[in-house]
Amino acid sequence: MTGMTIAGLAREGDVGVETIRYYQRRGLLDTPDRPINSGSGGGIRRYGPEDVRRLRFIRSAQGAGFTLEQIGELLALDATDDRARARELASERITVLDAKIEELERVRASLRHLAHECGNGSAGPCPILAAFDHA
Amino acid sequence: MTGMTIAGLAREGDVGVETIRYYQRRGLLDTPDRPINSGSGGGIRRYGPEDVRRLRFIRSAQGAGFTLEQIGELLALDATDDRARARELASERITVLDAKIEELERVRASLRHLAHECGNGSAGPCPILAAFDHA
DNA sequence: CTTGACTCCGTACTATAGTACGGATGCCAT
DNA sequence: ATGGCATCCGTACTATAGTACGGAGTCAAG
Repeated sequence: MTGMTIAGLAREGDVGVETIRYYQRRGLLDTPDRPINSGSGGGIRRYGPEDVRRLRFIRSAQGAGFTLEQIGELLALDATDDRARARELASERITVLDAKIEELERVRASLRHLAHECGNGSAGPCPILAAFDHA
Repeated sequence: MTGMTIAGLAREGDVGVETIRYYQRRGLLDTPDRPINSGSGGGIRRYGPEDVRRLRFIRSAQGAGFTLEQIGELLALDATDDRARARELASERITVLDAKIEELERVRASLRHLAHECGNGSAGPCPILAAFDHA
């Protein structure tokens, strides 16, 4: 009764059940033991808040552009005391994020320009390529 | 003599030759005719500044999170007069970009927090997961 | 007029991140 | 105790975006 099933966990993390299983195979989420039941074989695995937390972490980190491989390293690190490595990974990512954010902002400006140039009133084809010339 | 070869184009766009050929297959870059030469078969295709421009556009748009499929649509659009559709695509992307930029900024803040918490002086394991709890 | 680098082309392979399938089993409500 | 839905598990398939390979042809320099 304690904890949720894999479908519950999937719901909490807004992913599919198969994705959970995939993360387990990748070693990103652990696979709780199947409770011993009254027959042959095991029962149904149960998941708790810690699993939800890990899952959400994975999704956030993915949003930040970490690959699942890197996320695996971060999760492993969380269990150890290698703060130097943790800071290193974080700093690396911050640098990449700074560049990425800048890039996205530049592109956004280009798109705004495009959407404007391309307003109902103006004539000729929308200068789509031109809109990116300085992006 | 006019124009560069595929390797030159690749250099201009900072991609590999095979990537150019891949984009050609996808219909994102055109494949200039092979000049008729003095034997059987054709000569070597030549590329000009317009190709460079298109290629750079593709890379920028990719950076903005467009898929190659969407980029294909943008390029097709550039040749037509469907400004409504062009604006629509641009607006859609701007919305997505706004969200993405916000997300990246949130994650960056988390990482900064993490890097700080995880400074040389402090004790215990770095709270990597915790750092993302509000991301 | 040969050599060596580059091009052309089709086909096959890779990495990443899932998604789908299907049979066996488990669990809960009726 | 049984019907039906969910879980479990291995395996296979998909999409996206390339990357690699190998043989044949081309071209410029020596």
